[in-house]
Amino acid sequence: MSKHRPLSEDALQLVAQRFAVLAEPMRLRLIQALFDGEKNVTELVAATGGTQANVSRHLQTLTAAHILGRRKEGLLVFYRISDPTIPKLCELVCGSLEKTLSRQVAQFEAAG
Amino acid sequence: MSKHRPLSEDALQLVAQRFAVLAEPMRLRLIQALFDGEKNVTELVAATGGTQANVSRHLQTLTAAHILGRRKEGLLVFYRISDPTIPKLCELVCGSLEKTLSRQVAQFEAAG
DNA sequence: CAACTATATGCGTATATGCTCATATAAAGT
DNA sequence: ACTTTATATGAGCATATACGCATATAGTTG
Repeated sequence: MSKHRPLSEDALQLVAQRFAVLAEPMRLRLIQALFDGEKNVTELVAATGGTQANVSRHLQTLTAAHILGRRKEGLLVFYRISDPTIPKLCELVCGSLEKTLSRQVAQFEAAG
Repeated sequence: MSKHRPLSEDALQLVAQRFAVLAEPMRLRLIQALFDGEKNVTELVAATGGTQANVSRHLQTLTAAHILGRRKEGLLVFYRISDPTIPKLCELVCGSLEKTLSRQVAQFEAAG
């Protein structure tokens, strides 16, 4: 995006949509729960504290966005992180947030 | 986020909020327009094709999120990208999308 | 086939937020 | 002081979407 020619309107829409998928705390919780390997829906319900219906919906959203992969095994459905850029993305955002926050703390202390 | 202990609920909220700021095409257009240096509001209105009111609002959102910085010079207000992780973030997402899309194209062609 | 378990989905509601129009503020020139 | 230009903001409307409840589907076991 930086050194390339400007993205088309369609491409911008896709990028925005992808960020939107990551803009829900429950979906981030699910992603976080899957960092240490695949889990089935019941396990994810337990790990996140959400309702089964809501977890199921969010898993669908994440799968449609090709962020998670799905594997059926009998009655169980296992989900896993299928997009390798997701951990890096989260790290980048977390790092940036930490810097911003610690700078704010420093300014607050300097002002007091 | 990956190798660290799970984020607190508050931290997840912050991360989600940050992704949400990036989940709007108009804001991405503004960021894109600022990749080659700072611009004032009127220039950004022209570059993005949005209304002045709407552009101003989005600039406020991006500034509040510490993604953009602001500099007043007489009547003009210049904005610039102040978070160095933003270009990397956009590149990551774009790269991931390209891979996903080209894989989909390949599958479509293999099926036909 | 009936009962049970795991997962998905239809529907209604509440909330958030992007957009537009009009107007307010701020800075500069006459 | 008045006008003009640049930017910000208040209010209202329209849309999107997250959540809860109930129910549907799929697969397994008796």
